[in-house]
Amino acid sequence: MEKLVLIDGNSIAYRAFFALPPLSNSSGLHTNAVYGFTTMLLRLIDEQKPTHFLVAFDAGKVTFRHEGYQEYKGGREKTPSELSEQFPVIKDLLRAFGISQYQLEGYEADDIIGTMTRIADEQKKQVVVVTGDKDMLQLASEQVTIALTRKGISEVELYDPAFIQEKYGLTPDQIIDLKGLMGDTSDNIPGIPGVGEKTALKLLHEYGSVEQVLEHVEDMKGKMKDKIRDHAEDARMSKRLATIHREVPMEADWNAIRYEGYQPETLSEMFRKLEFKSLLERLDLPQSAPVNEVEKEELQIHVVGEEGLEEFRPQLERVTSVHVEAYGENPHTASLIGAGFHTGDGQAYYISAETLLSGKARFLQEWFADETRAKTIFDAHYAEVVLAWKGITLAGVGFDTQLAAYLLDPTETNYEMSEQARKYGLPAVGSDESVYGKGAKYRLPELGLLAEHIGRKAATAHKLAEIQRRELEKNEMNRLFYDLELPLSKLLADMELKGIRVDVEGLKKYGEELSANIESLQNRIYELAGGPFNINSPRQMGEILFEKLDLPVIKKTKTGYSTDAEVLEKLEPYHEIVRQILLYRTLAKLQSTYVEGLLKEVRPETGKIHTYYRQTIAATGRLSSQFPNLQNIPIRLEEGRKIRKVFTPSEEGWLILAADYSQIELRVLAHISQDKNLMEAFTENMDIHTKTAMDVFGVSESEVDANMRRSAKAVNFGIVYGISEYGLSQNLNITRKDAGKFIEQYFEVFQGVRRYMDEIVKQARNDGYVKTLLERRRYLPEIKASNFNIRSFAERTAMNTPIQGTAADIIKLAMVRVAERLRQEKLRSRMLLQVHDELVFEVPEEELELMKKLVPEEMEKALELNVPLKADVSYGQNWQEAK
DNA sequence: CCACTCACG
DNA sequence: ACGTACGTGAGTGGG
Repeated sequence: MEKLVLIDGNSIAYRAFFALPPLSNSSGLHTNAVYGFTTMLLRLIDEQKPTHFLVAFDAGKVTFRHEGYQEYKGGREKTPSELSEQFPVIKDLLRAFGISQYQLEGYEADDIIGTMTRIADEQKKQVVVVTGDKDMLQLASEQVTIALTRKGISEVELYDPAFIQEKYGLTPDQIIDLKGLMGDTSDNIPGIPGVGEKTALKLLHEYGSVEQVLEHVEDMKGKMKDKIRDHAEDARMSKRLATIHREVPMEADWNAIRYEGYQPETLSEMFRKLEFKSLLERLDLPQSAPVNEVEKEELQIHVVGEEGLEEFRPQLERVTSVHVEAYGENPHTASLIGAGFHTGDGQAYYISAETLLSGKARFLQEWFADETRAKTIFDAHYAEVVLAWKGITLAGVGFDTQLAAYLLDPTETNYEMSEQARKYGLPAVGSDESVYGKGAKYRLPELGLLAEHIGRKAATAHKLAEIQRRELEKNEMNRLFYDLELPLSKLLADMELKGIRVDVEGLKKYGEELSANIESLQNRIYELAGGPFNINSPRQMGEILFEKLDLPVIKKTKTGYSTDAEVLEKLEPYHEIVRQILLYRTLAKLQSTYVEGLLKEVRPETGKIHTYYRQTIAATGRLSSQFPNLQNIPIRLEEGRKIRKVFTPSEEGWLILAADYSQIELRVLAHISQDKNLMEAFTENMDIHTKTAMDVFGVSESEVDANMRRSAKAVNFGIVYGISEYGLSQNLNITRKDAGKFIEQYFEVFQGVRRYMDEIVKQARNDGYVKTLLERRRYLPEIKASNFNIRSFAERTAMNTPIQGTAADIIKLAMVRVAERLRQEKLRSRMLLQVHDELVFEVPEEELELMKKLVPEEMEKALELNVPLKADVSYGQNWQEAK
């Protein structure tokens, strides 16, 4: 038996959206309506076993109903963007299911469904109409059953004419009269005021229809009589509006809407994109397509040895993407494995490191270095560094798929090609771990598998780039990507490759000093503790302090007593040992992390350290630094600051020059919040913390004491981090209530800042993301979490990310511009380090005067804000002196 | 491999 | 009632 299932697409999407909690996939796309829709489809297919299937959608804002009644559906809330963005996805989903869909300009889904059911009635076909809209009951007939959703969408109730009779005492036709009398607030259909469902049913049971009710109005009495008489025309119009149009000019081709079932592969691809993991399992499919099958269909992989290079050579012309594979997290020490080349026609070529580096591959090495040959690549920065250590230059990178993936979602923790392929539904790529194993078990697989893996990565890079180009365009990130991040990745690689010189002898000497001090401290601590223990073990220290010495427990960790600096500072008055431990910790940290840690990273041949800046880690857009981290070299304490002495120029007679932005984050905040007071502070070039203290405490400049300034400074930090009473109270060691008072007073004076904080959180809730001045995005799906902590965290992130992120944008812009000036003016000075708001250079003495001007100048004009940017410059024989 | 601690902006 | 300040990386201990 043939059976048609007709779905009211808009109605079900709305129901699903409001019935389900917010869901989103890792790219920030909301998916709750899609999810609800999907479960509904799966259930209908299972339970109804349709032979024909059609989903109807509304089209166009104005329908024929508006012609007689402008206010139709007026007063309705605008569809939330979280829902409207899901409509295109639902349409894709239907295509993946193989279910037909239909919409017609100027008509609503009801009318399309009305027309289909009329045809079905005439042809005696069975139909089930699925909707959340009671009006549709008017379509019920012997052939047509209406499935109305109940409580959200998890259940439906089936209405045939008999059931409607039983429930309302009405025929399906009379449903229209019911609405004519009672109206419908959601569609802004008036009906008769004061007539609700109860009255309307009573009237219809007595008279049968709107027309009959109006005709017999004189038989009635009291208020009811007046109301009906006064609103007779409203009732007639309401009935017209509620009547589903059943003659839509559409080709109702019964065969075109035949439903043949879905292709599990197509559907699973869709589910993977949407990250519907539970539904994927329900489909009972392998989690990824078998690799071999895909290979045969889509990609042929060739291994090119030295003898094959000449034959491969002409193919280079057609290379669309290249992948450089190496082993090791640190590109400065990684070993090159080989490279894959994809040529766009389903061919990929694998060339091993040995072959790449051979004399016969000169043409290939030149190709890598050729700036005019645009290359698409995954992680150009890593590749450039790895290749450079092998003597190969990489230039002409036109697209970087890892960098693009980061911009499209900077919170992702794994940009591996296998993940990206899965995310975009591309043919599967094996994960590195599955191919190589990990840790001590790392092994190169046999040549065939290796070539397969690397060739596939090259091909995937090309396909990914095609998708990502469009996404970047859509997000208005072209400038950010092509003019900032991509040039920066090259610049970073070049900075790292040059490295920074370290005075190894000086560092060792300092280490010896430390060792002596640490040893005497250790002895003193053992003495005070009454015996030796491992001071580096928080657990053992906890036993000593809180059990043996019986000091008060201030704070606990998941696993035991907390012994961090904050706790120890509170314990200082109780026992002499505490001070010694604090001192020990400071020195031990310096010794292990900074003396020994740095010494391990110095290349003995050159006496230089090559850090690795990572451009795809920090969710705010900042850089991070690894192997070693040169962005956390001590400075706050005098003892630690000495470490900076060992960072020196690499050439005789050169100097270290450092320039840092003054209060860049608060200046950015002044700009984006447009707060008058904050802007004024910076245009007048005032000390911002003093100014804040003056305003918050209502005192004159001379009355601001050190304590007031310290509090104001903490409030300013708090503001940038996304203020909370609790956080500020912790920081200032005051009560929550007092912290609350500070914050309130702050907002009283900086009202523009308060407005910004409110707005940005609202914006994050609406859009699902926040962005920086350069359109860098960060998705915050958790802003809608019901858990207070999770939601609050997202709210603070919403406040902080545009500030920290814009500051990151600005210094990145400055780096690109300074590098450009150095090149243009053929200067020998070199950019060495970036520490979030600071740039460090080594400069020949004769360039010092020029650089002292050039660097802060470029930093200050990197981006024009409505407050000035300020950069201070200093220099000296080493990094400590350049302060 | 995780928890803890601590260095930086 | 909830119990965190934002963003990172590295060393050490202990299961």
